[in-house]
Amino acid sequence: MAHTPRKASTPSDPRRRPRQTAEQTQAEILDAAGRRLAEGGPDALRLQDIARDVGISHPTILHHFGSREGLMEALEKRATSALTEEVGRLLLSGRGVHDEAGGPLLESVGRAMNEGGLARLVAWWVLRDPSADHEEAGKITARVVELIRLRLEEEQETLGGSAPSREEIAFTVRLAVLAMFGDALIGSQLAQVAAPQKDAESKRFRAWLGQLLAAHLRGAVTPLPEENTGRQSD
Amino acid sequence: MAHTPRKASTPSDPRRRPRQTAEQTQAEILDAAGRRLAEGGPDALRLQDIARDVGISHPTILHHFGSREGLMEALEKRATSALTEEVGRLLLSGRGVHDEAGGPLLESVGRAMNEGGLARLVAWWVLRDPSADHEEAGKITARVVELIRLRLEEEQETLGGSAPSREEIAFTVRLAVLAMFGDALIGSQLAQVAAPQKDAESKRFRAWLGQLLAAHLRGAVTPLPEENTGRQSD
DNA sequence: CCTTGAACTGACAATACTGTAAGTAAATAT
DNA sequence: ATATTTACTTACAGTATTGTCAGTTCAAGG
Repeated sequence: MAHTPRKASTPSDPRRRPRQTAEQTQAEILDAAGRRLAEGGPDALRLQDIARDVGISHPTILHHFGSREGLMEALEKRATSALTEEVGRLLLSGRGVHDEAGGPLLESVGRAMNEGGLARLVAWWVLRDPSADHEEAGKITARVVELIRLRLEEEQETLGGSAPSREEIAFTVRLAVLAMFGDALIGSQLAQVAAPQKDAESKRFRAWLGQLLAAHLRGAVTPLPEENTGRQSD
Repeated sequence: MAHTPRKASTPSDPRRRPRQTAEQTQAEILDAAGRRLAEGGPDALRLQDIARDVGISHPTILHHFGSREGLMEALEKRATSALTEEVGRLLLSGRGVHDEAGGPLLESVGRAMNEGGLARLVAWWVLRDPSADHEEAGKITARVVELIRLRLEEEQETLGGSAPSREEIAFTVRLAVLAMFGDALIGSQLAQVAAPQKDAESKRFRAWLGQLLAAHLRGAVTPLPEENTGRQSD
């Protein structure tokens, strides 16, 4: 129980980090944590390592985020809100949703998943706690679905043709997200080409996917039969 | 420094586990480890917990697998070879590849990913060591691609029409695998329905995907332009 | 029967990690 | 100018986890 109070360790230490604003330090911590997570996986997310990267002592992290868990939550929040913003921007910034293979949007999500390390972050999060609800993801996709639906209806008025059902669009968007997510995690394991070409291969795959999805939404909609998918008891 | 040898702890303890064959015990350990991994994520993979599940002491696990790492490798090996076998069986067992929405194959992979916990295992493995090569995955997909190609050529001879290129098939298979993988991990987060219906939703999604892919392979092939995908310098 | 090997165990070593306590110095408010 | 808040530090507590050790029981082979 003891804990003899000791003399102050270093009364005026020049090695002490020049005091920063809380925001600044927190951003640096999150950056370092994100890098560690992207490179080394969940096991590499040690407070002491992150602290060393930033050049602070590890209790400083606890000071800012309360606990390791708090740090992880902050990490997730920052990553998802960054993606949300980007997707929102792309959707509002005009076209690019369904023409030209849905290119920009797909590319942007793909980049966030890959280079941004979002896929690894989300995967890690889901692994840690399977029952946790990531409502942000649902919200984003719902928004994308709705916006695509509106656009397709516009297009339909101009060009004629029948707009796909909302379920059709939802499934298509879901497929796109799953593909980008999966590709970021294990795409390189599936590609049948040598290592130096893998980047190009990935890009080509994305382009192909974009075309496939766009073509599907625009025309070749094969409706699902209205089966009762098993027990719909309650 | 020491370690005074002490008297044998329990000279004839009735609680001692009746001796099993190594194979038996190892299988039990792997089962328990798999369950822990699927339910609680990587952090739940503690030697002591697994030991308690099985009803042994934790050094026994080390005795059988050498180290925690060894246990993980054994886990992965078992899971992937199980999937390899099942896919092989399905592919050879006759049709089911491209007719009826590629149903059985897609369902089987989906089940392995979901209930079998394969997706979580692979994800966790990839997160831990991003540079690790999972060559098994590449081999399986290559095999699937080749078999589908053969079948499509057969069908083409009978029905006419043009068979898709190998790249086309490879991308399609890749998409299917990525979708199943991603769906197992985050599908439930993306679905826009209430919790009790999520199972049905997932199944419907798989059916939809199967139809989409089959339709694509069979007819509506939109060829990618022969663009140089960026730097193809070397 | 006796020896050898292997399945299995309890106790312990070593280490590593998160979180707390107590204190210092710089900025901000009064 | 003084008081207060807060960014930041060192030292330490507490605990959990993997791995080692020496020993026991059981089975199989000579």
